[in-house]
Amino acid sequence: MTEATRKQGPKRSEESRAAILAATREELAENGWRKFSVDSVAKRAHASKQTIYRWWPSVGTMCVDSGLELLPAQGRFGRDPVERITDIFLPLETACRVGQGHAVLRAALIAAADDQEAGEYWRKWINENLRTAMRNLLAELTAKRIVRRDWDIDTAMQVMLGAFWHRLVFTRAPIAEGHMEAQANLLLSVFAPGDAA
Amino acid sequence: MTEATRKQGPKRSEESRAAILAATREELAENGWRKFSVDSVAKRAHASKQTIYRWWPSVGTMCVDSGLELLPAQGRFGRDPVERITDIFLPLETACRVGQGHAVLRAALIAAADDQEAGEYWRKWINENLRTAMRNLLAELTAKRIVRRDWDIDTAMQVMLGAFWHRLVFTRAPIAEGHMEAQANLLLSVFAPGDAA
DNA sequence: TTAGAAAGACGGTACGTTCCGTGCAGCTAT
DNA sequence: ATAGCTGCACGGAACGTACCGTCTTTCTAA
Repeated sequence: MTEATRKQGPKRSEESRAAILAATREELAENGWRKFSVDSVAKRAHASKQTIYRWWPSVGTMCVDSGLELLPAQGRFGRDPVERITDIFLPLETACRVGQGHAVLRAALIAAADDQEAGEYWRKWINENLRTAMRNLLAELTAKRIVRRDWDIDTAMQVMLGAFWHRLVFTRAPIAEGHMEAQANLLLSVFAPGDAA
Repeated sequence: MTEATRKQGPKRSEESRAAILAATREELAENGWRKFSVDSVAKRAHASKQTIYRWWPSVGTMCVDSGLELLPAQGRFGRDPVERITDIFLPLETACRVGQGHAVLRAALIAAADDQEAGEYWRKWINENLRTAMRNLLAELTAKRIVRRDWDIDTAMQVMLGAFWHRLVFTRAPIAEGHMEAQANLLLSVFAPGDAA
């Protein structure tokens, strides 16, 4: 009684949440990050701004959230090293080729780059979903003598993601099918054991 | 006589132009792209907004302009392939380690990524100052059998710039001294002739 | 040669519009 | 009773444009 019962009232509306994130994607695709308007999102989603500000700590975080929803749960489970590396990063590649995915993802990443809070949120997602998976995989491949002992996780992430940012964000070029696989091949050659260089 | 003479009036004030670009850099470093305020720039630079809108087609273009001013004219002229590649891209690396260069350049690039017009302006600069130099150099190195015949200029730019964006824009990590040299080495190994892969 | 007209860049102020983030009312579901 | 929801309204800030009066440059005509 003193401070126990804290479970009254309705629960968060999943409908409203989904509508807001969908409207956010539309707005991002049409207007980008700087001209992104919260008022416009609220109108599109038939939602109150109060609801938006209640559930997301910042506008940038909401944009990142809306972008992350585009990333499909990974399906394939390859067996050889190239396939397994590719599997980790493939959702990014795939999302860019569906509907407005390219523009939405680009704008969401711009938000993450421009806004402090959104950036931390985005990097946290990257760490939990891609970076640790990558580190575990590389450790395993080290034991199997497929990659050299002195690999660096930051270098690995740079190789796998740098070219992706370059195309998606800066040149706005389409992400070709097989892009991540090509980067995975490059990474394995960089980390190949017994390299002369 | 009929429609020739069109050269009256005072010339553009170099003082004002420089003050505006300096104020733009301050504003970018402090507030980033989305919270960038033209009013604030005008106040800082003791300039009229009219002057800003007269000389720059968009706010984003002005931001890119202010960032480009940070890039030093290249000094070194190396002789071996790695040094020569490095020379082309070194201004970017150097600018990131001077004063607010890291934050300013990051925000300017975000502007270029978010704004259509600013993006075209930025890519034009890249093409004229980095891409063509790189293409010429690679052609020369091909003739000397230092790189294989089937190199692709886009791949080369990806290797040289992708990791740079990754660090500067997305992880906000410092750009280590020797970064571009390391990428140049990587590129030459990727383009090495007679590679098994 | 020189006075003045024309053109145009400048700082500054003001305007209507849009957006931001917050607050409040009223409804509804738990 | 509690708490999430929509919808409306608010003050403040920023946008992009339009003027104003001033000053500098260049062309033209006395």
